[in-house]
Order: sequence, then structure tokens, then C-alpha cells
Amino acid sequence: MPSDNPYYTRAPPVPKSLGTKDPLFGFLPRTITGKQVLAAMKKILETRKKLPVFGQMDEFLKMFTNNQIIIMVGETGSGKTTQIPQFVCYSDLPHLNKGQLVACTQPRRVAAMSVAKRVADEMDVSLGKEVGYSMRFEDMTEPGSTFLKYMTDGMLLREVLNDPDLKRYSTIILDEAHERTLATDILMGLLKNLAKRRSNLKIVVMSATLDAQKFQRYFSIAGPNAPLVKVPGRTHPVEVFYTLEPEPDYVEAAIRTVLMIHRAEGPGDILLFLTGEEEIEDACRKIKLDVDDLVKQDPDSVGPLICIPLYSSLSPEQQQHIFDPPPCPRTPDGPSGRKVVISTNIAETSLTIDGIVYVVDPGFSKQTVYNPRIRVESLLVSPISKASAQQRTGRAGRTRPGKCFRLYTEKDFMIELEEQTHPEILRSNLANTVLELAKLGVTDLVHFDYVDAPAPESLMRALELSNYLAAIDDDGALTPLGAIMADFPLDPQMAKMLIVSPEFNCSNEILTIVAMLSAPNVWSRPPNKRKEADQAKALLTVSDGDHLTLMNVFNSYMNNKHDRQWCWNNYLSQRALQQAENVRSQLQRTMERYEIELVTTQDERKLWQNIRKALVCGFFMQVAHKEGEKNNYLTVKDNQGVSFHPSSGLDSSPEWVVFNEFVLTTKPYIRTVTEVRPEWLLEYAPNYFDLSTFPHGETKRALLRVQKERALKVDGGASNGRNSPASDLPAKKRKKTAPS
DNA sequence: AGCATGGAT
Repeated sequence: MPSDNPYYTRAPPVPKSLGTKDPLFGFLPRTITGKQVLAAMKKILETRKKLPVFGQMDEFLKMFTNNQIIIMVGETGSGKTTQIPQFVCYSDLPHLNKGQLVACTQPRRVAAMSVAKRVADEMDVSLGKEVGYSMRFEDMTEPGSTFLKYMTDGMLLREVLNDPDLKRYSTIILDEAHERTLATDILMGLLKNLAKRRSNLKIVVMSATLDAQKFQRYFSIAGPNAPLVKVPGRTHPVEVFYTLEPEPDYVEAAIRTVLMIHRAEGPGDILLFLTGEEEIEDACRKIKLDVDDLVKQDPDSVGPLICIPLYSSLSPEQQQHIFDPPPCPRTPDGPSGRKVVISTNIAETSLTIDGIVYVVDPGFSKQTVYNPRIRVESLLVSPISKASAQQRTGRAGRTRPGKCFRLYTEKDFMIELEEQTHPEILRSNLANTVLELAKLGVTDLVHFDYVDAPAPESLMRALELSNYLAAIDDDGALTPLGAIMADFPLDPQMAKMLIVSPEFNCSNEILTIVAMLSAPNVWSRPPNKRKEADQAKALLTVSDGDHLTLMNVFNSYMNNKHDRQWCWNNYLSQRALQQAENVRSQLQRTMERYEIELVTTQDERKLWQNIRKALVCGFFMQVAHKEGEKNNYLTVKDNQGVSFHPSSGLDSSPEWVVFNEFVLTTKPYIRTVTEVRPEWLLEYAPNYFDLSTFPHGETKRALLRVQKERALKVDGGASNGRNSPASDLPAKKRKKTAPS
């Protein structure tokens, strides 16, 4: 996406770091001497020179000069992320060619931003000018000036959709390729292909050691293997301990281990990996109680200890606590204090905590698994891979030699753990990916040159969905509607619903609902304030459907002028609501590009009905039908038994509902549920609800009854007989009447 | 009846 596009906002400059590591630390304006400046320059250069990768500059540049694609392997602390892109700039000299850029992708936003800042400092240029970064909602680049751009991998993937040749880039560096994010995997496939078309494009793939061979073989376009540059890391040794027997209860074992370390090991902070919010908060409470007991028994030998939880739904301010210093000894010469950070796998890659000397690794994490047969993504607690275990271990050796306690046997590590975590492309719903590839003209999705090919069944499921949504025709080619859908940063169901919503005179409302569904959960429910939070939620609930409740929350937030206190009083996350507002305006700009009108219906009852009709146009494959008297529902066609998620505010138990997602936690649940009428299913999704091919059962019988009633009505002249909007492009100019 | 990662657009 070009940076001169008004679609993106410029973020305020990142404030200069005041840390003691900053080469300008202690500098006071208008008092600087030449000696100070030289010292700062020397300091920057010396830090760079100490990086292992610096010694291999010449080797890298030779390899880079002579090859189009190279693989670069560097462990943590090698300096590859900050240095290699600079080396490439010295080689490419992109600033001589106006508008030319070197890009370096990162899987995470924070990394793109902080690395760009560091590199701007090293090159002595200002961030956002010569060196910049680009990610969703934040473009810190200047067209014409920026020649080195750090960006998220998803951002570059978006950019390819509109400029398949990526002509502005002289070199593209894919960093952290071993993480195998969906976006990086697709980019690898596309870039391998693009390299054949653009001989002047260079590609550098940077990864951890284990995967190098795989990438070398995959990118072997000029020989049996793509050339490799290998740089050692710079970390401290970590001693690894295993349990002798498998631990039946890993949380209990983890707590025991933390206490053991606290009593018996020397100073240094602890990092414990658990799987989720509840488990973490629980462990924090238990450890605190146990330590209090220990201190009571033996105050002279047990130091104070603080527990700090870390998971993604905490606010950035709360996350900052991981950098708090450990507590002071209770008496000047008493036993030293210790900090325990209890974290999800967010601390495995995304956040580094200095001062960690001990890691406790029970060997589990929550992972999404996709089951294409029932079209369901679910979160499961699963054993981690060897690569993950090593990554966790490494977190103990950032500042000095450390210890890692693995709560499983060495035999289990050797035999039971997989080498690598399965790449995301093998574990995901590919609906978005299929549209993106189709937009790039990839028609044979099964034979696309993937690093790891997804299961054909996953692709078939995604193609089937796209076809029912009329985004892809029966020959697998993208329809004009599909081309528009691919441009929205949304799941195809939501894109479809948004694009057809002007037909129902409710695009204004659907835009809000889609934005809310794309944002993080807005409801906060603190464990000690559950009742109050539920009461506050009840006041904002619209009993006709959870989608309408989401809309109501957003509108109330706007009516209350984004008030912080109002959010707080109503147990709502202001961060999530702000995010929804951001998404909403981004989507609105995309709508404007395609002249999709923003319209509404005045009559409130009609409006709600229209909204539900638009929902059906996108989510007709996610419909459940009530079976029997109680809260028992069966999903249509798949016949999966489901219940409403406890968070649902829908109280009337209607016969037919659409749902936004299926979640498998303690039970199969459907979350965010709204009542719909069965005749809409037949009218707006006739292909999917073709009863002649429908599985037999109560659902089919109910639909047949509806069909019969409809036929009678048509004879009475109630239907206007026009085409269903579910298969059409939106009409640009429409009458302001809602369809009957 | 009982709310469950983390990353991206």
C-alpha cells in the first residue's frame, strides 16, 4: 500500500529512549561538546562491531552480490535483524533511485517499530524519514525519502495484492521465517515466483538454524541449494534439567518448582510458561499463598517474591510490570527478593524480559487447530515442539548463564515432542488466503508452490465457501465481487455481508457490527467483580441478538464521546472500542474506494430486520436450528450439536439463528448469535439451501415447510421475483426502500 | 450453563 495513500495515518514520532544504553544518554540540549559527539558515535559503532554478524559483513556482501536469493541463519543475539538490512542498503544504494526501497518484514508490530527505531539511531537519521516502518493503522515512512522500511509481514502481503511485481523494492528481506506465519509462508511462495519475473529483485530469507536446509532446498532456483550465510548467536549457556517421572499435574508441578528455585537457588528472576489467563491468575494466587506460608515458617532464609502475570489481553500498562525490579530484601542483609513472571507463550517470541535466569517449562501451550471436516478452528492445550522448548530455554540465558527446568522426562522430550511447531498454514482456515491467491491469479491452488502444502481438504473447504459466497465462480476464477472482497481486511463472510448491506439499507450499521466483530472482546469481567460486570452488560444488551448488542455498545460509546470513565463504569475495554473505531474508519475508506454507499433505515423495527437479512447474506453457512424444547441446537448441514455461549444475551431461544463463531471449550458453543427467519435462508442463499441435496433430518423438514408456505405466498404475488442479492454485485445507485 | 493464545490485515 503506497504511503501517500490517505488511507493511512502518520503516527506521532516515537519518543527518544532515555535508557542508559542510549548513546545520547545524559546529553543536555545546547551544552554538547565535540568530545561527547565523538564518544556517542564511537559507542554506536562499538556496539555494532561487537555483534557477531558484523564480522561477516564481507562474506555476506559477496554472497549477496553474486546471488538473487540467499538464506541467512542467525541465532538470537547475532544482530541480523538490525545489521543485514543496513548492509543491503549499502549494496543496493536505493536512495540513488528515487522511490526505491529495501523492505524487511517482521511477524510482529512491536518488532517492526522498535527495530526501525534502533536502526534509524545507528544510521544517524530520523525515524520516519530515511528509515521507517509500516504496519496497519500506522505508516511511519516518507515517500521519496524512505529507503529502508521495516514492516509487518501481513502488510507486505496486502501490498502484493495491489502491486504483484513489488516494483518499488530492490530487495525484500523476510525475517523470522522460521516462525512460519501464514503471511510469511504465502510471501515465500509469491517471491520465489516473482524472482523469475524480476531478475533485479533480490531476496534474503532469515531464519533460525533448524529450518535453514528446508529453505535452502525450497529456494534452489539457481542450483541444488540456495546459498547460506551462517552467523553464530551470542547468548549465555543454559543448563537444562528434566524430571525423572512424568508429572501428572503440570500446574501443581510448576508451582512446586518455582518455590524450590526460590528457596534453593541463587538470585535471579524466574519465567514460568503456562497456557492461558485463568491458569496464570490461579498460579499467581497459589504461589503468593505458599510463599507467605514459607516466610512465616522461616523468615530469615526466604526472601520476598512477587508474581507478575503476562498474557495478551492485559493492557500495555499492565504488561509493563514485567519490567518492574524484583522486591528488596526485608532487612538490609536479609535474603534477596525475586520476581516470577508467569506468562503464556507471548514471552516465547514477542517479549523479552531482562534478568531472567530461571525458566520453568511444563511443555504445553494453547494452539489453534483447524479441522476442515467440520470447518472448525479450536484452541487446544497441546505439547510444544522441540524448537519451542529450545526457544523457552534460551530465555534464561539473555543476560548471564541460567537454568531451565523442564517438567517432563528427557525421554519424552526426545521421543514425544515434534521437531517443529506445525506451520500456521497447516493449522488454519484458509478462506482469506484462497481469495488473496485468487486475486493474484493463482487458479490452481492445490499445485501452488508452497513451502508446506496445506491439506487439500482445507483448500477445498475454503474454495467451497468462496464459491457459495459468489467470490469464486465454478471454474475457480475470481468474480468481480470476489476481487472487491479480497481488498477488505476481513473474513470473506464479513466482507460479503458488508458489500451487500447497502441493498438492505443498513450499511452504516453493518459496518459498525463488522468493526466490532474484528476488534478484541470489549467486555471486561474481573474475577472479583463478575456480578457487577454482568449487570452492566445486561443494561447494554439487546435481547434480539448479540450482533445488535455489539452495535448498541459501539453507538453508546460514541454517544458518550469516547469517555474513559463511562467505559470503566460499564466494564468495557476502551482499548478494544478504540480499535473497533479504527477498523471502522479503515473499512469505510475501502468502501468509498468502491463507491459502496453508507446508508441507513429510519424505521427502527425495519432497520433491525434489514440488519439480520444482511447477516444471512454473509453467514448463511453458520446457521443453527433448535431441536426439541431445551437450549439444544444443531448446526445446519453438519448437524453438530451446539449450545449458546454463556456470554450470549439472546434469551428467547428462537428456532433459527446465525452465529459468528463456533468455539470448542468445555463444550461446543456458538458465540455471538442472532435470530433469523428461515425464509431468508431460502431467498438469499438458494444455492446453499438447495433442499434437493440437503441431508435428511428435522432441519430439512422444517425448511421444506417454509418452502411450501413461500410457494403459496408467491402465488399470491407477495414476492417481487428479483434476483437474490447474495449472488449479485451491489447496485451502485439504489432506491431507498428496503427489500420486502 | 458457566466464558480458554497470539500474531496479522
